[in-house]
Amino acid sequence: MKISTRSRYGLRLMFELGLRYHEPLVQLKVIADTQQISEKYLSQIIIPLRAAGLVESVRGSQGGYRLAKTPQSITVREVIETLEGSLYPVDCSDGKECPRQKICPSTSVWTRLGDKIIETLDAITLENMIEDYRNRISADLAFDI
Amino acid sequence: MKISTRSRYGLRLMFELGLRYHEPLVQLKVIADTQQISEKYLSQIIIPLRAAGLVESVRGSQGGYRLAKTPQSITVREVIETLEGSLYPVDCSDGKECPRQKICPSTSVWTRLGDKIIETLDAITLENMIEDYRNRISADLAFDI
DNA sequence: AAAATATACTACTAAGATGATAGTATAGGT
DNA sequence: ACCTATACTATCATCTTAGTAGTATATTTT
Repeated sequence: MKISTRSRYGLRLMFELGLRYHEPLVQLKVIADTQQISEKYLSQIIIPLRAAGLVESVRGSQGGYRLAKTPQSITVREVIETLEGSLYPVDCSDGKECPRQKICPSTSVWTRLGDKIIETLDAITLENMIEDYRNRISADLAFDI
Repeated sequence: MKISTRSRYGLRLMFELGLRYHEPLVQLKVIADTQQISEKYLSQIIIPLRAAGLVESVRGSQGGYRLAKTPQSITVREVIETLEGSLYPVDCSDGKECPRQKICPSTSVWTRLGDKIIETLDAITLENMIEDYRNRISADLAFDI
């Protein structure tokens, strides 16, 4: 029940694009540097995010990426589901057929859990993450004084 | 974010022990047959459940297993956490140290998610699963008539 | 037009986790 | 003694994961 590195990196990538939402375009190199993640790896991760309509790209010199929507309108759920696939913890609770379904004692457990996971991640937007981050940074500064 | 087969089998095993809570002892063979899981594999899975104090065993002829507590007092969380390890979706939200923790924008997301997962699974007992199962079985019978 | 820059795409690989299987040891009942 | 059932250890094939490498393509700058 661990989230893949791919998804974790992807969320940090999206967060970083959210932080820089006022900039017209951001290059992967910048994100790779500030988040300390391999640029090559990020370039793979961002492809499905682009395909899902969460990110826009511009190729060529002075190109880069930007969010396709506002940070308020992008939820963590969208990001993770794009990278991780279904968030239901077992495949059989996700619509797929299973011959034991009717008598299986666990199905409803996994369905309930999946629903909760989705509900929880749907309630957090990139903007929420950014606010939270800014609060923690300024609290930290205050503490240092 | 999938639950391992090990944990899924383990939950079905515990459910089956709960169903047969009135019996003095249940052999793995019986559970393996009704749940259609390799007995050898189950014998590996049950070891940590025993170590965690959820199951008691009796060796030798006419031996077997039984729940160490009532089905009402065993939660799905206990079972899954025993087999899966920490239910927090990333290791860094689970107390372990990470140099980026203070500035990491995702930590609170993963912590919130982990808390919800634990809360959800803690709210379901083996007894709940058994009730749910019995309801579905009788509803199914009624439908057949 | 050429060069530089940045994304797009495809292939590959090392390492680790996972889902088992097999065999032996040990304890307890008949 | 013998049978049965758990306890323990080792092994293994397969799959997933995290990451690297290289080439192609689009766009801007010079």
